[in-house]
Amino acid sequence: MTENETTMGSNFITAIIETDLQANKNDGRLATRFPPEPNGYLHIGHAKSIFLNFGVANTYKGTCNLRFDDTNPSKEEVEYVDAIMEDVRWLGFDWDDRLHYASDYFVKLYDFAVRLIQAGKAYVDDLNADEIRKHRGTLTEPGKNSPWRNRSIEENLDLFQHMRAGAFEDGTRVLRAKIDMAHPNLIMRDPTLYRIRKTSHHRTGDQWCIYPMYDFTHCLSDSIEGITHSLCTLEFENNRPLYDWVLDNVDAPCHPRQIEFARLNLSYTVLSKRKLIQLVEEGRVSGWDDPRMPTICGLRRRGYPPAAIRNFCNRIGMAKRDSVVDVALLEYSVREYLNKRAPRVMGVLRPLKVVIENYPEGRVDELAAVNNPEDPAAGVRKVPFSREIYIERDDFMENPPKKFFRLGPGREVRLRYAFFVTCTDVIKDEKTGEVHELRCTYDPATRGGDAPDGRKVKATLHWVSAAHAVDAQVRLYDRLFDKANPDEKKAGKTYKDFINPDALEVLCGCKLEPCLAAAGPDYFCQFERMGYFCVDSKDSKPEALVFNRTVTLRDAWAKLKKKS
RNA sequence: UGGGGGAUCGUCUAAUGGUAGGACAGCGGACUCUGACUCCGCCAAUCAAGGUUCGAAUCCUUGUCCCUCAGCCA
Repeated sequence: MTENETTMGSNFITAIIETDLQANKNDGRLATRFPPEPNGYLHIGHAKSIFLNFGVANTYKGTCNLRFDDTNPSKEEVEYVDAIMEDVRWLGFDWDDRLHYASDYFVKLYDFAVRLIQAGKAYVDDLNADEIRKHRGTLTEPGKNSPWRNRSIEENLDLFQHMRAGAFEDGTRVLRAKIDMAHPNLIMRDPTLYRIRKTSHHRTGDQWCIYPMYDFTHCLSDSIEGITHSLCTLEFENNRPLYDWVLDNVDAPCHPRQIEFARLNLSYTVLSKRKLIQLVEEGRVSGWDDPRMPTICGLRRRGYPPAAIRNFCNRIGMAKRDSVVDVALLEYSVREYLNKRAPRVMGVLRPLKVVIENYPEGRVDELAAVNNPEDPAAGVRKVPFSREIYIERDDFMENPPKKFFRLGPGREVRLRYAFFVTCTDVIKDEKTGEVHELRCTYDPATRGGDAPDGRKVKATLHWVSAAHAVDAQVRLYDRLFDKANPDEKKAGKTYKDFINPDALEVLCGCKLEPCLAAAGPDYFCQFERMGYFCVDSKDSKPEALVFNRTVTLRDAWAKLKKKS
């Protein structure tokens, strides 16, 4: 792990691991794996699993493999494989040479299946999917045996070989485990092990037309790789008896222990693959990497640092109960990290022109500004000041309410690192009444931002010199949904009805400090008093800068305004 | 309603028979050339009822509620 201040916090899984390690199980070895199916992009929920698996391996000097669970050729693509590897790496984890694919085990898996048949524990079923479902029974009624359940081992072997050879069409036959059609756990009612799929696979091409199912593949892949602790989410709890059954009934190299934990849910967010795909396909976002998306690539483009995501994963902990983590905790983690590292610059997002009437025309002051008050090593820069500047529209009110400390007619405020200025006149559009310029005077004695006479001012404003400003487009991002639980079933509404129309606001003609002219793809900073921003990795050009708002600063004033 | 799981401040999570703790959120204050940061304080929980025990979130009994499983998806 790089740049990580955190060690894995303790939880029920680390407790199990420590017990196993102390008991010298698996010769004191720890091996985990992160097993994504390459049929979509990784999201913050996967980050929790990645953090767990790699994190636990790191803290207990074990190993963590990356394994693609690619047993369904009709859903999986290389595009996803590449994206997943990029995302895991970006999150700060490394699998060294331990990159695996379940498809690499197809031959071994086939042999295991043959041995299962030879042991009389698997059979080829001629029932179709519909018939199998009807034989399965229900939650409360037992299932019925398939008429093909008692074929001879020889016939099963022959049929299975023919399945592999392509003698049968898709859906006409499957290989099933012979367990118990009356088992109270439906998963155990003769689960399907292999199905026929005459589809090319992204890695094995047309070598196979039968593909193993998850329950058969996963446990054996774990075993082949010598995994000691197989960590997965709660919905696989029902599958654990089958995981164990398969390993107990073939000559498996080892028997990993499966442990289930609760998947991550986040407020104001959806994390189901299906819904994320819909958002992309219906054009409700610009793509998988839209900065509003909870995907890893979306968060990356939004400017969320990987270390902040890791810290978040550590903070949310690990347990078995269903839970919904407040997205505010994620945002807190991002701010916490960025506060320490983001250089401070001034950027005026909604410019209001200010003319300093007693400041000489043509004159430019170079003022020293601190780059990062949290990091003295970041040093100081020069910022040009001149007669015409821009300030934030929200920093001026003609009729300020009680708690508004900023600029108003006749009021004096500080321009950060520059001078005290007093508003002397408000110039408005005659027709609309909209304020479009302010006239101020400045006090030359306050150069740098302090008054020699000790007088105080209630506000400090950020500003940019008009003549020196760099123009940019700024994209203000916010939560994608405006409802804490977008999945709440109510009055026929769906999560799509709760998409936040204000999750993206595009601002053009923003005025930035001249030092930002050279901001490249990986640049991030704090626009003082506005939030943390980063250069958009896709759309920003040197001559047309685009910034994304990563997250706002905490804003006590906004909170006050909201209350009244 | 069969099986498998789970219930601790608003949220997330600790405490494994011995003071229910932390974080986020919220509220209040201090500080401040960012209404930021930081610091301090406050608010606030063991699903319920019985039982065992000197002592129970923890052990037992009964009940309640929530999640999950009837893909040839993973």
